[in-house]
Amino acid sequence: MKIVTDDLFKALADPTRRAILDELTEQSEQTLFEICTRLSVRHDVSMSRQAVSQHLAVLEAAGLVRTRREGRYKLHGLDTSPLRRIVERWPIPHIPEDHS
Amino acid sequence: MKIVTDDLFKALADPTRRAILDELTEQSEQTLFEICTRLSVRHDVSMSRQAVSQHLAVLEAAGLVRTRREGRYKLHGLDTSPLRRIVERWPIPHIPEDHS
DNA sequence: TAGACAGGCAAGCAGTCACTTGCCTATAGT
DNA sequence: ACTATAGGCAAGTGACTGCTTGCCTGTCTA
Repeated sequence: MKIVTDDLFKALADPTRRAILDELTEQSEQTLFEICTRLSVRHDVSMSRQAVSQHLAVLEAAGLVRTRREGRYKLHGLDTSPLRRIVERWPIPHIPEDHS
Repeated sequence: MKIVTDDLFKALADPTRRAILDELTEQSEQTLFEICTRLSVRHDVSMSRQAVSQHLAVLEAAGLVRTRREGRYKLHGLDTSPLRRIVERWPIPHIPEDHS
Protein backbone atom coordinates (compact mmCIF):
# COMPACT_ATOMS: atom_id res chain seq x y z
CA MET A 1 0.00 0.00 0.00
CA LYS A 2 0.99 3.56 -0.71
CA ILE A 3 0.19 6.83 0.95
CA VAL A 4 -3.57 6.46 1.09
CA THR A 5 -3.92 9.98 2.44
CA ASP A 6 -3.58 11.53 -0.97
CA ASP A 7 -5.98 9.06 -2.58
CA LEU A 8 -8.57 9.76 0.08
CA PHE A 9 -8.82 13.48 -0.54
CA LYS A 10 -8.53 13.08 -4.28
CA ALA A 11 -11.45 10.69 -4.17
CA LEU A 12 -13.58 13.15 -2.24
CA ALA A 13 -12.75 16.01 -4.60
CA ASP A 14 -15.26 14.99 -7.29
CA PRO A 15 -18.99 15.72 -6.91
CA THR A 16 -20.00 12.58 -8.78
CA ARG A 17 -17.96 10.43 -6.42
CA ARG A 18 -19.56 12.16 -3.45
CA ALA A 19 -22.97 11.39 -4.95
CA ILE A 20 -21.93 7.76 -5.22
CA LEU A 21 -21.00 7.78 -1.55
CA ASP A 22 -24.42 9.27 -0.78
CA GLU A 23 -26.07 6.50 -2.75
CA LEU A 24 -24.08 3.79 -1.01
CA THR A 25 -24.84 5.38 2.33
CA GLU A 26 -28.55 4.95 1.68
CA GLN A 27 -28.28 1.48 0.23
CA SER A 28 -25.07 -0.50 0.35
CA GLU A 29 -24.02 -3.54 -1.69
CA GLN A 30 -25.01 -2.26 -5.12
CA THR A 31 -23.76 -3.34 -8.52
CA LEU A 32 -22.26 -0.98 -11.07
CA PHE A 33 -25.48 -0.85 -13.12
CA GLU A 34 -27.61 -0.18 -10.07
CA ILE A 35 -25.38 2.71 -9.11
CA CYS A 36 -25.53 4.02 -12.68
CA THR A 37 -29.31 4.04 -12.83
CA ARG A 38 -29.74 5.46 -9.35
CA LEU A 39 -27.28 8.24 -10.16
CA SER A 40 -29.18 9.24 -13.28
CA VAL A 41 -32.62 8.94 -11.69
CA ARG A 42 -32.05 10.43 -8.26
CA HIS A 43 -29.04 12.67 -8.73
CA ASP A 44 -29.77 13.75 -12.28
CA VAL A 45 -26.31 12.64 -13.32
CA SER A 46 -26.16 11.23 -16.83
CA MET A 47 -22.89 9.49 -17.45
CA SER A 48 -21.49 6.49 -19.26
CA ARG A 49 -21.09 3.22 -17.43
CA GLN A 50 -17.30 3.36 -17.73
CA ALA A 51 -17.14 6.77 -16.16
CA VAL A 52 -18.95 5.47 -13.09
CA SER A 53 -16.70 2.43 -13.09
CA GLN A 54 -13.62 4.63 -13.02
CA HIS A 55 -15.08 6.67 -10.19
CA LEU A 56 -15.68 3.48 -8.23
CA ALA A 57 -12.07 2.46 -8.80
CA VAL A 58 -10.88 5.75 -7.36
CA LEU A 59 -13.16 5.35 -4.35
CA GLU A 60 -11.88 1.82 -3.84
CA ALA A 61 -8.26 2.99 -4.00
CA ALA A 62 -9.12 5.49 -1.28
CA GLY A 63 -10.54 2.72 0.89
CA LEU A 64 -13.98 4.29 0.89
CA VAL A 65 -15.55 1.49 -1.13
CA ARG A 66 -15.09 -2.22 -0.58
CA THR A 67 -16.08 -4.70 -3.27
CA ARG A 68 -16.84 -8.38 -3.39
CA ARG A 69 -17.58 -10.68 -6.31
CA GLU A 70 -20.87 -12.54 -6.49
CA GLY A 71 -20.97 -14.58 -9.69
CA ARG A 72 -20.96 -12.12 -12.52
CA TYR A 73 -21.97 -9.31 -10.22
CA LYS A 74 -19.58 -7.09 -8.33
CA LEU A 75 -21.13 -5.63 -5.23
CA HIS A 76 -19.92 -2.29 -3.92
CA GLY A 77 -20.12 -1.45 -0.25
CA LEU A 78 -19.34 1.66 1.75
CA ASP A 79 -16.55 2.07 4.30
CA THR A 80 -16.45 5.47 5.94
CA SER A 81 -13.69 4.65 8.40
CA PRO A 82 -10.98 6.43 6.35
CA LEU A 83 -12.85 9.65 7.02
CA ARG A 84 -11.83 9.39 10.63
CA ARG A 85 -8.31 10.42 9.66
CA ILE A 86 -9.64 13.82 8.65
CA VAL A 87 -11.20 14.79 11.95
CA GLU A 88 -8.27 13.29 13.81
CA ARG A 89 -5.81 15.36 11.81
CA TRP A 90 -7.61 18.68 12.27
CA PRO A 91 -9.69 18.48 15.44
CA ILE A 92 -13.12 20.05 15.21
CA PRO A 93 -14.11 22.32 18.08
CA HIS A 94 -16.90 20.82 20.14
CA ILE A 95 -20.28 22.45 19.88
CA PRO A 96 -22.12 22.64 23.19
CA GLU A 97 -25.33 20.74 22.44
CA ASP A 98 -28.62 22.44 23.00
CA HIS A 99 -30.66 20.32 25.42
CA SER A 100 -33.51 22.79 25.71
CA MET B 1 -21.94 32.67 -1.55
CA LYS B 2 -22.12 29.58 -3.70
CA ILE B 3 -22.14 25.93 -2.92
CA VAL B 4 -19.29 25.81 -0.47
CA THR B 5 -19.38 22.02 -0.46
CA ASP B 6 -17.46 21.81 -3.69
CA ASP B 7 -14.90 24.37 -2.56
CA LEU B 8 -14.33 22.51 0.67
CA PHE B 9 -13.32 19.23 -0.93
CA LYS B 10 -11.37 20.93 -3.68
CA ALA B 11 -9.40 22.77 -1.03
CA LEU B 12 -8.55 19.55 0.78
CA ALA B 13 -7.48 17.82 -2.43
CA ASP B 14 -4.03 19.41 -2.55
CA PRO B 15 -1.20 18.16 -0.31
CA THR B 16 0.35 21.61 0.00
CA ARG B 17 -2.92 23.04 1.26
CA ARG B 18 -3.19 20.22 3.77
CA ALA B 19 0.33 21.05 4.96
CA ILE B 20 -0.78 24.65 5.39
CA LEU B 21 -3.69 23.47 7.52
CA ASP B 22 -1.25 21.41 9.58
CA GLU B 23 0.92 24.48 10.07
CA LEU B 24 -2.02 26.63 11.10
CA THR B 25 -3.18 23.91 13.45
CA GLU B 26 0.11 24.10 15.30
CA GLN B 27 0.33 27.87 15.28
CA SER B 28 -2.56 30.04 14.17
CA GLU B 29 -2.56 33.70 13.11
CA GLN B 30 0.40 33.59 10.74
CA THR B 31 1.28 35.91 7.90
CA LEU B 32 1.88 34.77 4.35
CA PHE B 33 5.65 34.97 4.71
CA GLU B 34 5.64 33.05 7.95
CA ILE B 35 3.65 30.28 6.33
CA CYS B 36 6.04 30.28 3.38
CA THR B 37 9.14 29.88 5.48
CA ARG B 38 7.60 27.30 7.79
CA LEU B 39 6.45 25.28 4.79
CA SER B 40 9.93 25.21 3.28
CA VAL B 41 11.71 24.53 6.57
CA ARG B 42 9.41 22.05 8.26
CA HIS B 43 7.52 20.46 5.35
CA ASP B 44 10.36 20.58 2.83
CA VAL B 45 8.07 22.39 0.40
CA SER B 46 9.86 24.93 -1.78
CA MET B 47 7.41 27.15 -3.59
CA SER B 48 6.98 30.72 -4.71
CA ARG B 49 5.19 33.18 -2.47
CA GLN B 50 2.37 33.62 -4.97
CA ALA B 51 1.73 29.91 -5.07
CA VAL B 52 1.19 29.84 -1.32
CA SER B 53 -0.95 32.95 -1.59
CA GLN B 54 -3.19 31.25 -4.12
CA HIS B 55 -3.45 28.19 -1.91
CA LEU B 56 -4.52 30.40 0.98
CA ALA B 57 -7.18 31.97 -1.22
CA VAL B 58 -8.58 28.54 -2.00
CA LEU B 59 -8.59 27.61 1.67
CA GLU B 60 -10.33 30.87 2.51
CA ALA B 61 -12.99 30.25 -0.14
CA ALA B 62 -13.60 26.89 1.49
CA GLY B 63 -14.08 28.55 4.85
CA LEU B 64 -11.15 26.67 6.35
CA VAL B 65 -9.04 29.81 6.77
CA ARG B 66 -10.18 33.11 8.20
CA THR B 67 -8.11 36.25 7.66
CA ARG B 68 -7.87 39.61 9.29
CA ARG B 69 -5.86 42.68 8.42
CA GLU B 70 -3.34 44.10 10.85
CA GLY B 71 -1.62 47.10 9.30
CA ARG B 72 0.33 45.80 6.35
CA TYR B 73 0.11 42.26 7.68
CA LYS B 74 -2.64 39.82 6.86
CA LEU B 75 -3.04 37.20 9.54
CA HIS B 76 -4.37 33.78 8.63
CA GLY B 77 -6.25 31.70 11.13
CA LEU B 78 -7.68 28.20 11.06
CA ASP B 79 -11.37 27.28 11.14
CA THR B 80 -12.01 23.56 11.09
CA SER B 81 -15.76 23.78 11.54
CA PRO B 82 -16.51 23.17 7.83
CA LEU B 83 -15.02 19.71 8.29
CA ARG B 84 -18.00 18.83 10.41
CA ARG B 85 -20.10 18.62 7.26
CA ILE B 86 -18.04 15.65 6.15
CA VAL B 87 -18.65 13.42 9.12
CA GLU B 88 -22.27 14.52 9.25
CA ARG B 89 -22.79 13.56 5.63
CA TRP B 90 -21.23 10.12 5.89
CA PRO B 91 -21.47 8.95 9.49
CA ILE B 92 -18.42 7.17 10.80
CA PRO B 93 -19.06 3.93 12.69
CA HIS B 94 -18.25 4.27 16.36
CA ILE B 95 -15.19 2.45 17.59
CA PRO B 96 -15.67 0.85 21.02
CA GLU B 97 -12.93 2.51 23.05
CA ASP B 98 -10.42 0.32 24.77
CA HIS B 99 -10.44 1.14 28.50
CA SER B 100 -8.08 -1.67 29.46
C1' DT C 1 -23.41 -23.44 -27.86
C1' DA C 2 -25.06 -19.00 -29.04
C1' DG C 3 -26.37 -14.71 -27.27
C1' DA C 4 -27.28 -11.58 -23.58
C1' DC C 5 -25.52 -9.47 -19.55
C1' DA C 6 -22.01 -7.47 -16.08
C1' DG C 7 -17.76 -5.63 -16.09
C1' DG C 8 -12.70 -4.30 -17.55
C1' DC C 9 -8.80 -2.26 -20.43
C1' DA C 10 -6.68 1.33 -23.10
C1' DA C 11 -6.24 5.24 -26.09
C1' DG C 12 -7.69 9.93 -27.00
C1' DC C 13 -9.62 14.54 -26.04
C1' DA C 14 -10.98 18.66 -23.61
C1' DG C 15 -11.18 21.19 -19.47
C1' DT C 16 -9.14 22.21 -15.09
C1' DC C 17 -5.38 23.06 -11.82
C1' DA C 18 -0.94 24.27 -9.79
C1' DC C 19 2.82 27.00 -10.43
C1' DT C 20 5.67 30.60 -12.39
C1' DT C 21 6.73 35.25 -14.01
C1' DG C 22 6.16 40.13 -14.27
C1' DC C 23 4.16 44.07 -12.70
C1' DC C 24 1.29 46.83 -9.42
C1' DT C 25 -0.71 48.65 -4.66
C1' DA C 26 -0.34 49.76 0.16
C1' DT C 27 1.82 50.18 4.63
C1' DA C 28 5.99 51.01 7.63
C1' DG C 29 10.48 52.84 8.71
C1' DT C 30 14.45 56.15 8.01
C1' DA D 1 10.19 61.80 0.22
C1' DC D 2 12.38 57.55 -0.58
C1' DT D 3 12.97 52.71 0.11
C1' DA D 4 11.95 48.28 1.90
C1' DT D 5 8.38 45.19 3.16
C1' DA D 6 3.84 42.54 2.78
C1' DG D 7 0.69 41.36 -0.34
C1' DG D 8 -2.33 41.25 -4.84
C1' DC D 9 -3.54 40.81 -9.96
C1' DA D 10 -3.22 38.64 -14.42
C1' DA D 11 -1.44 36.02 -18.19
C1' DG D 12 0.97 31.88 -19.68
C1' DT D 13 2.37 26.99 -19.40
C1' DG D 14 2.74 22.06 -18.38
C1' DA D 15 0.55 18.34 -16.13
C1' DC D 16 -3.31 16.08 -14.43
C1' DT D 17 -8.28 14.57 -14.59
C1' DG D 18 -12.85 13.28 -16.03
C1' DC D 19 -15.20 11.40 -19.69
C1' DT D 20 -15.91 9.13 -24.03
C1' DT D 21 -15.30 5.50 -27.46
C1' DG D 22 -14.11 0.97 -29.05
C1' DC D 23 -12.98 -3.49 -28.09
C1' DC D 24 -12.23 -7.46 -24.99
C1' DT D 25 -13.10 -11.01 -20.94
C1' DG D 26 -16.01 -13.64 -17.98
C1' DT D 27 -20.64 -15.41 -16.42
C1' DC D 28 -25.43 -16.80 -16.84
C1' DT D 29 -29.50 -18.62 -19.46
C1' DA D 30 -32.30 -20.34 -23.50
